[in-house]
Amino acid sequence: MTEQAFFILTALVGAPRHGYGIVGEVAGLSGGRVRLKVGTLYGVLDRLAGDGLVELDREEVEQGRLRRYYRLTDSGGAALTAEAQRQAANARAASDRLHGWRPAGQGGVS
Amino acid sequence: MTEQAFFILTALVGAPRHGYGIVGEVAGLSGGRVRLKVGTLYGVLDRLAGDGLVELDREEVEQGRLRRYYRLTDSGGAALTAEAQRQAANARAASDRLHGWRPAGQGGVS
DNA sequence: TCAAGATATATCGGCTTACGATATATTGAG
DNA sequence: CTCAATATATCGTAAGCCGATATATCTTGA
Repeated sequence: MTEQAFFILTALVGAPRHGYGIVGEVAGLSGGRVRLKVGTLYGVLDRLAGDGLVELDREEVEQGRLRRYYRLTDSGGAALTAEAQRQAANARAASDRLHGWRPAGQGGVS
Repeated sequence: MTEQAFFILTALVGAPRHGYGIVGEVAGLSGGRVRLKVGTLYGVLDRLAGDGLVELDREEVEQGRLRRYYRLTDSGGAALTAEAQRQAANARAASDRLHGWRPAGQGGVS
């Protein structure tokens, strides 16, 4: 799973959101690091819908502008949970190695 | 940074390794989940070298077979540290949201 | 001696994916 | 009327992973 897909799923946890709203939500929960481009957003959204991880919740017309809301499916929630655990494990594997590394270590582990 | 690059950098922490040895090391520290293909390995390795994250350590000829050892640079270590922290933060952001979520899903809990 | 498998590096084409640019449409500010 | 913001949608390009393939040596086994 790509980072963009990961954050889009995360943004949909708890409440359905529409495309443009997802962009802002992702920017917020990533601390501003991930700035989703619209060209990326709809492509990822379609792919996630095709995989059954998200689905169309409803369509609203607010002030003449169409808003298409997407919702996280049970399958999507499970996939996100698994992905979060996988990334946590990866990060920990790297951190353990980095912290356990003794430069030019002639001594043992104390 | 891709997951493959992340694991290759992690495999090089502590000791230089040669290409084929990296494949085995990555498989081990990822719990068997990441099986690096040779077609991927050398492409990623060249890219990491081009970015200054790894560099050639030495070349050995053991039993007629060439072994090209790569070493993690200071820049590579810093990049890996930052990436590990980033992934840990991403995983936590998703987990926090998921734990606060009531999985009543389509039932409409509000 | 010959064949097969493991080790080891290298390259190519195909496929998926992210991104920037662009298009369309409405509302509100100037 | 023009400009900016909101909002969805599509296209071409570039990047990156993967499977397949090629080359070469050593070991195992019939």
